Amino acid sequence: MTNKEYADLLLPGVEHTWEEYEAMYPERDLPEGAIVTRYAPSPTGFVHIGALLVSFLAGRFAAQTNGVNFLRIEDTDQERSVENGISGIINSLNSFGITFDEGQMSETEYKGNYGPYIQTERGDIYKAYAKKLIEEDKAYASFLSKEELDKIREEQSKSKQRLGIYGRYAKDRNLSKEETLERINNGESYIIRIKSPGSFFNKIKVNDLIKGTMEMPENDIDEVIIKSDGIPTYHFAHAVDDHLMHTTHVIRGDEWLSSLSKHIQLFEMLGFKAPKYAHIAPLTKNDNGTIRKLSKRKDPEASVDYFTEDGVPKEAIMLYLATVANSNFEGWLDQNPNGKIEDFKFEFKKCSSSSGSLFDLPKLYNISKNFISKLTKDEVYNRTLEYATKYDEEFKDILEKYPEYSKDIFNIEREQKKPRKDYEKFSDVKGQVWYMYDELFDKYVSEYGYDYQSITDINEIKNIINTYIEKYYNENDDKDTWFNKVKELSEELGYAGNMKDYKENPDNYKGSVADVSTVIRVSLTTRSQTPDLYEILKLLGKERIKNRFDIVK
RNA sequence: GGCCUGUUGGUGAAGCGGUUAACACAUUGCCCUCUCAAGGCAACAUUCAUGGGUUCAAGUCCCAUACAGGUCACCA
Repeated sequence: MTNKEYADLLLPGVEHTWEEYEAMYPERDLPEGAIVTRYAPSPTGFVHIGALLVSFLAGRFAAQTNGVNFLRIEDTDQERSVENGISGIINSLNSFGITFDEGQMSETEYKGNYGPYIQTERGDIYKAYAKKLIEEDKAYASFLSKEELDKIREEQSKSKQRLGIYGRYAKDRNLSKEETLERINNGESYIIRIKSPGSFFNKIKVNDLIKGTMEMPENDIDEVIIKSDGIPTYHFAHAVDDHLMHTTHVIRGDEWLSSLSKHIQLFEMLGFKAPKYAHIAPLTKNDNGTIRKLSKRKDPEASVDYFTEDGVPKEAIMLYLATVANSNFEGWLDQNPNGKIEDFKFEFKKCSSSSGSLFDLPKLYNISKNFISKLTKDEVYNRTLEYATKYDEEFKDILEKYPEYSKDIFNIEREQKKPRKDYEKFSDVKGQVWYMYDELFDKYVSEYGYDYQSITDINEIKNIINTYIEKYYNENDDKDTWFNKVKELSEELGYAGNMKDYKENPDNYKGSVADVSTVIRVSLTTRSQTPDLYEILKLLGKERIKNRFDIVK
């Protein structure tokens, strides 16, 4: 019996030979230095913030070199796959501006000449290559049952040995063809493992674009390549797919680093040229003193949806990720305030080679705040409305009822060289402006109460607002006139009209303009901290100012 | 436990044998003809996990220790 016939018996019903597949996936015709890379998620429907970082970087590296970034779905774990998981991932990534040149485009369609891009649709291909290994005596059928494996593991950990199927534990490795076939004919279930040619005592040098060259032991474990359901393992699918799809750079999370020797060995055994690797450090969090990787299960902020719900603009998230990806990005953005992320050249060498970066929420918010401050009033309006439509019906109704008025509010201190930065996220907006809308003012005024500062005597407060509205207020005043009048008002009532005078001789006055303005401010808005008072007065208008003063009185 | 990686201020970090150890966020203080926001200025690591070594010179190179993270499936 030839090796070929033998391989056919172990993996029957395979349509094409590996040689045929080689011909079906020719070299790509790309410029020198073009990076071909991919994002290869499992279809769980959930996009982890770290995964967003990796897919973003992959896309940038491909685009920067006029290369290709494709999306491949790694659904070889049947149990974990989720219904509509593929479109969930695609939509989520798309919403962050991440698109693919090639690969799966929706649940059912793909674009590109190297498909299919869903691993479960490539079953025949993996088997063809597994057969190649069997023919070459580099892989074998293993009959080890779950129970036997557990026993081996237990024995190994008890005697403090390395875990895994290697050396004497690789029981079926030297079974003859005849024995193997006999057991198959008896209906025993089996999987295909490689015959690892490596030795644990040999060190190999592996190179990573980010971490540099490191040494690790050769893989000597007879890794599974085809599972009992006929589906390949991740490792094998990775080698076959990235070879056939002509991936030049594998950019992935650094949890894969420890499998690198395995992967390199697999490429060698298959006779493939190995791609270059870049392992991205994980995003971590400090959980009561212990630093660990952001976890899907434990940390809500691990999901990109968390920030969308929180009202953080997606652009801000991408800016944050860019600063995490390359530490010189932030400085570049400082130099190029209007620069787009796409104009920045990312480098592998500038990626963090440490074992993780703490996910820095205050920093994210700071970036977000700066981003929102640069938007126009229309953009703030539209995006706040978009947010409110999903998460705050009351505010949505208000925004829709007063579009122009709302934009005027958002425009306070916006169109200036250094715009006001008081919204960290769209969910902050309502809390900052509610008092500008009568409906919300009436509803929340009692709940929040008036935040008077130094002047709390109600008679004095009445005195100030009465004098102001009767003697000084004029809705047609420009800003300078208005402020001069507030000064006059202050002086008339025994307050310093000028801060300097007050600071020099505080004892000569009851207080200062600041105190008087605060009374006006709080009486109108309930709050001691608001944007420019003059603008607020203008937007409120005479009638509403009077009404709000009346409420106080 | 084995293997791999890492350890610079509250946080993210720059640094690649000779620098006053960048920068950003945060914090604190001061300033800025109304508050806040913004802005300006200033403070914040006598020291780069610890201990040895190499060198005229070390955060930077080497070795050990400690600590942290990752990984060791018919999961990816």
